[in-house]
Amino acid sequence: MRCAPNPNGPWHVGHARMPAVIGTYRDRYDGWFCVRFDDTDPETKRPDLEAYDDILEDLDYLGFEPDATYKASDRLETYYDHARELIELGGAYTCSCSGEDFSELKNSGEACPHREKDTETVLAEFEAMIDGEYDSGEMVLRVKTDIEHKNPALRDWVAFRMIDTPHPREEASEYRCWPMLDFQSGVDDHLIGITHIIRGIDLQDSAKRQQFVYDYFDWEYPEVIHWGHVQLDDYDVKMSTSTISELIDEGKLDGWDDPRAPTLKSLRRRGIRGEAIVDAMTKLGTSTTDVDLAMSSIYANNRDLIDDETDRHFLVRDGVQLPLGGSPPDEANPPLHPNHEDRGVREIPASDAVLLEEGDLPGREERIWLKGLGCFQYTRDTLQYTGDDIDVVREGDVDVIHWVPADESVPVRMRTMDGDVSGHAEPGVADLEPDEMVQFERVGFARIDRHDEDETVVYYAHP
RNA sequence: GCUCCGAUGGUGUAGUCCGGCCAAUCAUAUUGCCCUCUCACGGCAAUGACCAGGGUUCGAAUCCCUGUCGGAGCACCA
Repeated sequence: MRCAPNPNGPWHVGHARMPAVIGTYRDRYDGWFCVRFDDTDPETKRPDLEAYDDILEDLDYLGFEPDATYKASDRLETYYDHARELIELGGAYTCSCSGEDFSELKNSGEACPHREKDTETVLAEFEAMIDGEYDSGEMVLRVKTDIEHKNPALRDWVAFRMIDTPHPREEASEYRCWPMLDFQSGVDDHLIGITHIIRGIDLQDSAKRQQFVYDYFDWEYPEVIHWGHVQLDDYDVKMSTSTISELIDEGKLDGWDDPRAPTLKSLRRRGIRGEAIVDAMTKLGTSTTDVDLAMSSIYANNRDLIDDETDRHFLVRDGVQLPLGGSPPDEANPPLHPNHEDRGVREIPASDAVLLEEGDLPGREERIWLKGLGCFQYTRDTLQYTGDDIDVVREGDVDVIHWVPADESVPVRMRTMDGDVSGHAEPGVADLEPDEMVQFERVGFARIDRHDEDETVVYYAHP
């Protein structure tokens, strides 16, 4: 099987579907898959030189290593050879009609005058195309299919055209005569030995088009499945490489790993495992209808993977400070993980005042339970320690909330899909290594990104 | 306009090929209860779907027709 990306940028989440499915199938059935960069348009779909490695990196994040990697722009001579052979077989002709003229003829099912040229002329003109003797738009090589085919999309399609703009890859920069996707991909799939192809419904007609070439060469066409588009819920940003790229250029996103961007680099930075994405994608199946992927299903998968090993901590967002009174304990020791007491406890000093989230502020005379510390009653603008037993919580009389000490907490900037949130975390968070996952109790899972001088930056993953 | 394809709960999916075991599977989401120093995990339960109409048949999610809705192609893009 193959994954044939256009290297025009790092992958968005939707791109993960192909490797997820073919990679899973390969592993399950002892198969084989390659990545082939279909980079045969140096102009309209101009490849981004960094994207080749970006994509392989994204693939690695998802947990797959391709069995082989190709670049179509390395293989021009191969395509030329097959084109020559196709001409010899009478299956292609050079054509100098303008696009509009040909389109009109085609729509009325009429052949253009170039269709009946003799093989020698076609061969000579094709060589001239390869040598770059025509400018863009002057000459193309068409595959001779069936000019009266009932589906106009299949009638004598273009196999090669001239492009003046040099390819960005130095190795390919001298070529001016470039194959179209249907020719390049069709030839490559056979040569590489692809047995099964999955592609989007936008390429529904590709197999039918390529079948004409396969017939000339007497090749057998691989099994092919078409699937619909994937849409993601939860994002404001459209899942499109060009849209994301523009937003980055305009400064509206920080980069491909901005938490607001629906990219794999972003999910990775948020601490979501590639496996969680792969599982969600695989469960989508391969139906031809468009499907909506709920981010919550990726989150559910990820929670399954990380919940057990992720320690708990407190983070108070936009804290409001309240003084403590009544001689409470001077330190709280909640467990690192409620299901694993053996991992030990946290040490959170309780000083003269605490920070609470605004939504958790108690009403007058109301009691609250500061998790790990004890019961307090809000009296005269102070949280008075009441010394109540934990039973008041078990009986459901008192709400349990999280908190941090006012003077010994770690300033945190939490980056989320909806923008940055500032807050304060318990002291132990300063000692966590970058890349570690935490669960901020009653807030959600997050990945420690880095400790800057004045704040710790974390990326929010999911609830 | 021409040519293809598709339609099962909020979302995804199984079942459709070879009609009965489907008063429709599983997951996720939502809600409620249990557990718990109220997150998460775990346990239990509830809500919720065969696009519409005809036809064939003893029997239709499944086969046929029509309609509706949706998607795609008709590029010198991939």
